[in-house]
Amino acid sequence: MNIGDVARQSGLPAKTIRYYEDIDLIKPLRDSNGYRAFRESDLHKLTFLGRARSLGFSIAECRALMALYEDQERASADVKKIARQHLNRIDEKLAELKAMRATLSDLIEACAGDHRPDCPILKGLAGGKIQAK
Amino acid sequence: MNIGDVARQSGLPAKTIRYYEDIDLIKPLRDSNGYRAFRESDLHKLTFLGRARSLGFSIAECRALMALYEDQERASADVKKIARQHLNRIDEKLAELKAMRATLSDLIEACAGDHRPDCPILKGLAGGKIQAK
DNA sequence: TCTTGACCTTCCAGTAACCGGAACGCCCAT
DNA sequence: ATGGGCGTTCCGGTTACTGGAAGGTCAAGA
Repeated sequence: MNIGDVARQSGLPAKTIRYYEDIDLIKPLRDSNGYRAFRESDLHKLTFLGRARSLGFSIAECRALMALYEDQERASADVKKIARQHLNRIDEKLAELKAMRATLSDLIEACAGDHRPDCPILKGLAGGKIQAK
Repeated sequence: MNIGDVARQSGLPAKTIRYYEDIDLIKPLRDSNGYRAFRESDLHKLTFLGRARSLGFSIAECRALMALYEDQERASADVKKIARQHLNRIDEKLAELKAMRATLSDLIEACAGDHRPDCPILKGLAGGKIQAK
């Protein structure tokens, strides 16, 4: 398989696949013409990587997950630990975004949004308190 | 005021303040010794920037907000528009994170997390379905 | 056979928003 | 004068790619 084939099948851009080779996440063979020659196992790994990335795992975590994926002797506890840590970070990020959202939507609420220059959003950002409408 | 003073008062790292000058968000004066000389207005702008950034506005948006902040003739509608766009992006990000969280927590649920190699998390990432416990 | 177009290759640069550190200058107090 | 705590610039690194240039390869059609 050439890179275009695995790109289509894995859903990853060719650029990304080359990058993953660059950072040693995959090690495809090479044809005599210099083209990358992907095995089924490479495609499986790329699919795995794509899914892990889409769940927000970092490249470093993907590397660790891949190692466990390849290790038939792994303990599922090790995988679960990584996943739990990631879940915690997702929860933190969610809390942060919710707080942002709340503040921002209060500011927006309070702003008339018309031709006049008076603007509670700018006041809020400048340090003032949010005024009730 | 020197950079340390405004850093303390604005809550921004000195590095960040230098960076903001670099990208022309602020234009502090200079003392004869080469030190940056910050006016009150610079401090206000930095505070404004710090708050806007903490609400997740991008630098580009901050630049636009700053321009409106400085423009006494602005229409609050222009500010509100930027804020609403940002709110939409926050909502999209929230939806995405919630979806990630749901999938990931299902996988974690299904995983025994013990010494055995069998792992629904790895299976899920490899493309398999998530098994019920 | 030549050419066209779709592939593929490498390498370089840029993205966002900074952070860390080196190497150096300035200022004030002891 | 010397030490510590400021300040300065500049360079490189971070994350995970993406875009583009310049060029090689391959198969099909005229």
